Amino acid sequence: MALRLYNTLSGQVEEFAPLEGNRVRIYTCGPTVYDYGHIGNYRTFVFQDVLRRYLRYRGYEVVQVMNVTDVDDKTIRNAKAAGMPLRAYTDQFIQAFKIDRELLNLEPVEHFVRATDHIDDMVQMIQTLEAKGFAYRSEGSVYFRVRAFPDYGKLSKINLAGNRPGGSERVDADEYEKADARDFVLWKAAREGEDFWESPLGPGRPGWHIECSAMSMKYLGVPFDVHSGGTDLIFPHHENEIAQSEAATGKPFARFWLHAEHLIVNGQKMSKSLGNFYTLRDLIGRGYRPTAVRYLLASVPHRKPLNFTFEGLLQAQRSLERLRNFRSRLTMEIFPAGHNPVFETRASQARQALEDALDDNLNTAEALAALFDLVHDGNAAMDRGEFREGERAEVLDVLERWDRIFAMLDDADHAKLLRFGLAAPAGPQGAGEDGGGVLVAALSDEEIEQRIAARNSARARRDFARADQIREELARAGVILEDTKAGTRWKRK
RNA sequence: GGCGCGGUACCCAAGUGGUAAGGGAGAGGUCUGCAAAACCUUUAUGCGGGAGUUCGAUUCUCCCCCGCGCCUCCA
Repeated sequence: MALRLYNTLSGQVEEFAPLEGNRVRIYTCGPTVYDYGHIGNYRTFVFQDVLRRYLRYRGYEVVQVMNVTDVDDKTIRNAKAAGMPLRAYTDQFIQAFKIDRELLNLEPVEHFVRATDHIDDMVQMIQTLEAKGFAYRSEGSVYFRVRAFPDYGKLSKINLAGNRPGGSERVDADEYEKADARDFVLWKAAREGEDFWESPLGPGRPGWHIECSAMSMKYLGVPFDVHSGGTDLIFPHHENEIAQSEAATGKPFARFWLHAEHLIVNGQKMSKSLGNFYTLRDLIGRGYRPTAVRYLLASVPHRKPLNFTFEGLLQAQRSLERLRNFRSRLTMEIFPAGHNPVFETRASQARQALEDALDDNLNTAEALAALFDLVHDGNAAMDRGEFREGERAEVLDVLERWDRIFAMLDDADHAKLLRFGLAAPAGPQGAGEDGGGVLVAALSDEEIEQRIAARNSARARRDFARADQIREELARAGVILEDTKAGTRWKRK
């Protein structure tokens, strides 16, 4: 089966293949760094990560560009309020974003680029648009003339008749300067007290959309394969990108447009303006683990709204725990040699189901189900004593293949949080506010192993009081023990 | 008003023109020194409502109800 993806541009699921050989060129709209990202933002980034990981899994080479918008009204406003230069102000949130990406196991992208490092590229593109008659100047700013681009609206399917100007009650402050209400700004005239760049266009700063056009073309060329972001970017952002890019080059801009539905909280989209948002740090502070957040965000297919609740996050954490327990059991337990003919084909079936699910427009929910089915059958076979050594490697291989895409089986949460100074101190009762995984000041692995050895010698003496005492102490330190036939295994809560 | 997403069990959430995946939670049981983990059994004659097409619809068509998003700050 081939990978099929829903393309907003065509409104249909289409078979995907890159334009040039084995190389997939992707542009993804990144964050505006005026504050910490919230998990609604990260839903989209996790989706993009699953996409690139699956493409790589399928053997493609991926070249992904992610932009950082480090100049706009909000970054300027907040930097000013903080009394910091714009660059220094946005630096801190870029840094925070990079940490969040690492906590969420988002693979590094090939080109992580800042808008303010590409002012010249944008200016050149605007000049091209001017030369071709797609742009005009007004009161020191430069605008794109939408009327000059007949294809305008092909992505968002907006039409003038049904479109209600101001239907969202959003008002464009610059509207009076434009020849047509639909026109959008390419270059904003410098304003008193705001950051600006000198340019042949006059002093000013880039409009919102131009950075993505300029940077995608610079690093990927046109047309490139995939462009993606949240659904709220379809209009006007992506529509405008298409207009200015195709007007400037005369070529198609991007082939596949992929959009992630929103994360919903209490029935509403999570957003900073509504104030109903949680940052990754908020959730960590409440005792949830970054990989549980990744699980939750990845578990719902990207075209469905994802309803965020703390209960859901807790469920995600427990579900992930089940997968980790299974891998741990599969790795540690001793099985009789040979093969079980009944189980022999089970791993390859699971692998096929996993790939079929992801081929189907990245149906992560089904991919998860495929893995859980295998986990269940594997556990059941082990319990019945029917699992054989000959199947171990194959089943592990399926888990590892799954994890190349989902990237959450390894538990590096504690190590990372310690490294980034985000670990919460151990609570007195050793439990998180919501009963989730509490993040504790870690005992080292060696210390834990020593305690376990002490407990096991107590158990050998049948001194269960002592054994339970040690287990209890470890539990308070966030370490859970499990006694198995193959010995005692432990994990961090 | 235009365009789009959704309404499936206590919660999260797949899915198909042929009689409802998976996970979490709950209940009972097995195993265990006790736990934990795991396993077994169990929890939707039902998929927002109505009509239609069909041998058969949760799945197709039409109408309606409800929630959400975008319609120039938004992932």
